[in-house]
Order: sequence, then C-alpha cells, then structure tokens
Amino acid sequence: MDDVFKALADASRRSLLDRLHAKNGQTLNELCDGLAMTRQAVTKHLVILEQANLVTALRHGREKLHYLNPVPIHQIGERWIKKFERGKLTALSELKKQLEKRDG
Amino acid sequence: MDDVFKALADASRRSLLDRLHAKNGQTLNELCDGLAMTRQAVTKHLVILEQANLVTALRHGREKLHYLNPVPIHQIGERWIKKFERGKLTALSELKKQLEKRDG
DNA sequence: TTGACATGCAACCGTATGGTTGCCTATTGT
DNA sequence: ACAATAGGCAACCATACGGTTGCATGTCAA
Repeated sequence: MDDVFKALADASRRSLLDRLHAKNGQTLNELCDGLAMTRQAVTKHLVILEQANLVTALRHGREKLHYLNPVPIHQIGERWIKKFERGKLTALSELKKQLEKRDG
Repeated sequence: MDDVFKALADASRRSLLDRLHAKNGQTLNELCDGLAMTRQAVTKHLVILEQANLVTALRHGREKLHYLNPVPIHQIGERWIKKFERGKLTALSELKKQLEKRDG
C-alpha cells in the first residue's frame, strides 16, 4: 500500500498512468513522446510504477509494452478513502462547531 | 491536488490522519503520544497536512487543536480514482489477452 | 509574578528522489 | 551482415525530505 501511495505522489508518474489510461499497451518510446524528460527518467518512473504493481510490462521482441493495472488504485479507494468517507459529515460539523465557538 | 498526493505519500502522515479520524480535535502533544518521533517532526508533518488542506488547526489559548478535513480525500476519490474505475475491466482484459498471446 | 507547560523557529544532517549523461546490449529490417 | 532502433545499466548531481537538537515565545495556574 505504501508503495502505491509513494508511486502516486509524483505528478510525472500520475501523468504516465493517465497516458496509459488513454491508450494502453504503449512502448517506452511512445510514453516518452512529448515529455520534457529523458527516456531514462521515464524508465525510472515506470520501474517505480511496476514495483507498486500499477503497471505491468511485457517484452515483445525489442519492444516493451506497458499496461495499466487499475487494481491498486481501486484498492486505495476501497480500503483507504472509504474509511474517511464515513464520518465525513461528522468531522466537518465538529470543525464548524469549533470555529463558531471561537469566532462567535 | 499534487499537495494532497504528496502529503499522503508518507506513512507517518497517513497515521496522523488515522489518529484524527479516530479522535478529532487533538492537540500537538496528544498526537505525539506513543509515536517514535520528536514533537518537532510531528509539527512538520502537520504543517504539510495543513498545506494540503487535509488538516485544519485552531489555536485555543496555548493549545493547538487539529481537525481532520476529509474533503480533499474525498476529491481524490471522485476526481482521480473514479477515472480509473471506468475501463478497469477493459484494461485487465486487454492485458490478459496480451499475456495469452505471448504465453500461448 | 513566576514557573511550568504547549508550541514555534532555525540550523543542521543523512539519505532518498528525480533527473542527467555516457555507454552497452539485443532485436530487426534491408 | 550490419546499421538503425528499442531498451538497459551505472555513475553522477542537486535538491527535497524526514528527522534531530537547541533555544525562543506565549499562555496559564498558583
């Protein structure tokens, strides 16, 4: 779980996920297109995404095809975000109460 | 949005959010209790959480009360995670197809 | 008023991170 | 066969990050 959060912390990596979401199965060079970064930097990001299991790569001859794995993202939603959804209203109303107590 | 992802990337900070979720409105010292970290380290984490708008702090005399703001977490779910939910099955089936093509 | 308590500020430190450059290897098309 | 193409590896660099220590400030209670 920590790997996933760490992987998602970087905007470049999130944008790589976006690109794969738009078009799955891209090669390294395809993913580099139009980015202000060297190929090696992209490689490093992809390694981190693969370690977090957010991307799966398949070698196909000399090409490496990258596939998005949406499962960990989904799990963040289910296991982590949902926990904070419950009690959302409670938390906000408590805060509001405190603010009013102070200001009023 | 980037601030939120960055703030969530650290396990200590996520655990602080957990603590506030369990008991809202805690002071700095309360939040330090039982953590293997100095007060100053916790302060720094709280600053980052406040900058990401995940925590709101209110001064009450010499105490500083910290309140969880679940809104950004919710937004991550709505604006970011949901985007990847759509097409989740599609992505996985594409990947499976590719895997079978390679292995079979 | 003064001591204890809650927090703030700043300098410092080691390591992780994001990025680069340079070179090497493997595959493929002609 | 061999040049071009796709990718991998390793060293290096600046800066961000998580943490510490030491001291200063503000507030409350006796």
